[in-house]
Amino acid sequence: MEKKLTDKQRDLIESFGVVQESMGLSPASARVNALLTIADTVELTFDDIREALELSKSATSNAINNLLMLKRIGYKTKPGDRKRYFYSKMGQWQDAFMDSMNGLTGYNELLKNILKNRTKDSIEFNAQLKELTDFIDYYQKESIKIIKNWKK
Amino acid sequence: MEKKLTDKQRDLIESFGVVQESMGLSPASARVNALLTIADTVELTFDDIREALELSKSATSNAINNLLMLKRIGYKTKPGDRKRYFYSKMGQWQDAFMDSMNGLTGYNELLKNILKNRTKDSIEFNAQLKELTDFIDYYQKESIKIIKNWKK
DNA sequence: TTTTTAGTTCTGCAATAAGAGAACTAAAAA
DNA sequence: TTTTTAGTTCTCTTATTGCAGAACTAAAAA
Repeated sequence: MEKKLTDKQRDLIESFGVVQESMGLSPASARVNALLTIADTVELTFDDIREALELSKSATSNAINNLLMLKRIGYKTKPGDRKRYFYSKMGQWQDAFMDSMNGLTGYNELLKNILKNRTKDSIEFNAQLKELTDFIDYYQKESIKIIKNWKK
Repeated sequence: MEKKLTDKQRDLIESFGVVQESMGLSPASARVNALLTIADTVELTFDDIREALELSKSATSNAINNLLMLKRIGYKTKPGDRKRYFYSKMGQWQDAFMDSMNGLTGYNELLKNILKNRTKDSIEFNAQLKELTDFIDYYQKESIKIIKNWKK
């Protein structure tokens, strides 16, 4: 049993939850992740989470496993204690940014392929499409540079 | 009535459609946008789109209006012709990048707010959270810089 | 005035997502 | 050995999405 959340914390969990829903998480996953970002105790058990968010066991289990798969959270165990202690994987956002940049490659390949297969008649349209693929290449390279330059 | 699509074009529309679905568009919207990127004719009417993609009128109407709202497409009319001619708004991608960067501000404000309200006891966690908000500030500023530097 | 055009809106259905609650399971404790 | 713990999995319900098809509408054409 965990320390109860303050009203302010509940508010923040709700706000952060909504934002993360808009970024693709299910309501329950979004709130679990928010809870692990906002609660005073950094490591919470299954039941801490269930009670704090008033979720069913299935919703809690699915949300946790979803976040584990996404590597948004991790867990550790303590000697002589069967429970898992879940925590937000905050330190891993740089990799996430990097991944999203590298993810652009496939998208841009597709755009280049579209351009290659386009009729040569639509000169202006093709020029715009070319500029877009150039821009994405540029943006990707520069972004990776600035990420690498961070605190170095 | 428009020129029929080649098999290659159908393939590309499907691939691009799937990618855009994963970026939040509905199946129909994703395909309409893909069609307007891939078809030889750059400007297509409602019925061109409906026939090319074999959609119902309602699906076509909703997809088009959805894309118009998102400013992913635009339309023009021709003198003495009541139809609207829809086209992909390719040239406006930089603005979209810019918008998504500016959109980070709200997210980061929320994170800063969370940090401000956290217990001071979780020293390492708070330090990580602080580093994240610093990074987002940095990344946002640098990204805007590189976007502005594009072809200038 | 009637008909056609270029859509929009409404109705209904099928598929999917999200979560509650209960049944289940495997390991540890009693 | 039985019970408890720490979850997982299954079943059911409800809500939402996405679309087809039909009914509708407003402007233009005939």
